Amino acid sequence: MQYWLMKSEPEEYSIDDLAAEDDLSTYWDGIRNYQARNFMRDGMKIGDQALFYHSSCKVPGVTGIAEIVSEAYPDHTAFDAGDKHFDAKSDPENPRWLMVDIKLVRKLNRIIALSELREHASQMDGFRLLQRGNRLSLFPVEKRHWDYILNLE
DNA sequence: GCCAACGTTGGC
DNA sequence: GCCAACGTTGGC
Repeated sequence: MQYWLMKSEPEEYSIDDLAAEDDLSTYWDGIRNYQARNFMRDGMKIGDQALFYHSSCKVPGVTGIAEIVSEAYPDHTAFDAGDKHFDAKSDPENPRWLMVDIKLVRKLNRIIALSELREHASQMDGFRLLQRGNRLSLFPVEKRHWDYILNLE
């Protein structure tokens, strides 16, 4: 089993939005970065778990745990000219962008803020979120980092 | 709103 | 293939 971190802007889609879904699950659309897509395509497996991270907000940080509940499949929002994530270069016959389905495992009891994680930098070496210029919205997390972060809760 | 970092695009 | 211009991300 592999661990991941997935970023979302809470104003777009928050952990509470996920918690409010009937079946606690949604499709993770809008990935438009090749490296992130390749992680979904080549690395994600059903049953993997992900830290749900809030970005571009007042208190950026880890807010919950989600489970990957599908393999990667074509992101249909790329074909919809009315969609924010429309990409004219993604051909339905040969889709450029993919998505997966995720399901809420649980909300954390509290937000583990980015600022708090930085205070533990010595234990977090190699954790991509804290690395300079990190912009990837989706990346693998080592088990030792996963365990350490959740032990902060 | 600012700006550093980084990915993508497109002319040559 | 190089690289300047441009767009996006995301913390602060």
